[in-house]
Amino acid sequence: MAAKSPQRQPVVGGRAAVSPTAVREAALTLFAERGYHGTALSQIAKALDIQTPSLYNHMASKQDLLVAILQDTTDRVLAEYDAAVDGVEDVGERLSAATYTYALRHATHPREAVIVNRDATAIDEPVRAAVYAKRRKHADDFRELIQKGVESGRFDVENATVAAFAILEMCVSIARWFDPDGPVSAEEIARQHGEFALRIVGVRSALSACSDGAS
Amino acid sequence: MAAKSPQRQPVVGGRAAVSPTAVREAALTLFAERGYHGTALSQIAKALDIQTPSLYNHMASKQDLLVAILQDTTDRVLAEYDAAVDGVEDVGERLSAATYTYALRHATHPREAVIVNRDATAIDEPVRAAVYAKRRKHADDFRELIQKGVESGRFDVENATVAAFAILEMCVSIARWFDPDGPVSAEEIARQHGEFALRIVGVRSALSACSDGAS
DNA sequence: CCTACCGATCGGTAGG
DNA sequence: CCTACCGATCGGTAGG
Repeated sequence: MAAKSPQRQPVVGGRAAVSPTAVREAALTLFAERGYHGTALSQIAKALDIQTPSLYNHMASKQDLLVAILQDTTDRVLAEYDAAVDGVEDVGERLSAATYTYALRHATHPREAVIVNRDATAIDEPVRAAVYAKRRKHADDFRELIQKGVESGRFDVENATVAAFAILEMCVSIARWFDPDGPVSAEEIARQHGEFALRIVGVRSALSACSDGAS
Repeated sequence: MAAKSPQRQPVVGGRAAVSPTAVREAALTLFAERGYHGTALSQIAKALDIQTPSLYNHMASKQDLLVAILQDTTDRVLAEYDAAVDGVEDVGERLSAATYTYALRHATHPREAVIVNRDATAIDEPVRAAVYAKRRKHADDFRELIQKGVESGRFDVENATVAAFAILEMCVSIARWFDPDGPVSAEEIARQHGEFALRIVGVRSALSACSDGAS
């Protein structure tokens, strides 16, 4: 009965303590569920079984909580992209790896993804502009990757920008429908999306190869 | 200076009048921009150049405004799907037509789409359950369509549910990035997404046909 | 970590 | 369509 919520860390002496991490964890869940403006600090406090003013021992403000989530998430997305394509030369493999990584992140971190995509408009300038710039950078990297594949004749799409958005956004949406307790694993979902990406850009995979391959 | 906003309809005598349609139009824009919880009725009133209480001459409540938008939109999506596939027998053509229609809606009605996808959690029961049921119906229709294509050997995907989500959600996202004043028309975007859908399910199109492909 | 409390703003009503 | 006004709740502070 002492530890009513998993966010509370039991401490010697039977008392429980709330940490900045626990506050952020509760905020992630509630912001993702009801949105930033739809979540009251009193609800976060209730989830942690403390009073609202006590939250200020672990955070600067509600806005700061959101900013930290958005900045961390966008930073990680860019870092994971770089790590995924690092050293990979084949443009098809680069697209496949970048898509796999992006899809996997959305399957394993759905709350962060939902918040970034819904509540980025709720943060104040100049942070908002910085977050948008990072998201644009990621989309541009994808677009340029596809454009390279088109120019080298490996990919076949009418418009690299449209194809990039289609691929990116089908990955983003995983955060909204994927069930980690369902029959398909996060890795399997990510793999299939890597395959979808190749199909969208017109790369013949082993699965659906023609007899004479691509021209 | 008498007509400060496009939502105001000029009336004989130099006076302006606000209508239920104008209120809804302003709500569509603001809800899409800042979210339902992030929009105050005072902001909607300001956009219409009236005082907040005057809004109640044209609507029942803020919640009612959202409910009307969500119900109308989900109803239209289902009706458009039925109309798109009606009489079309070939399973590839059915998928292409259903995707084209869904994509076109999101390119031409981005505000409605953004609100449905972000603020459906903000409506009270039992309406919320009804809206979710309609969205599920549409997704199920898509999934069954793809499943039929797989069973008949026309489509080649590992998991019809995953493919259905990927196709649907890349269309939904159009509402978030498409610029109607950009170089590509809504119809062209929709056409390309119809093509992407066929590629995702492994159908060889005219564009990327093998030697034995169609014209 | 708490109680007590703040000004601001929210959606909505009364009454014309 | 307006002014005047309501109770509720918001994020946040004071002070221990």
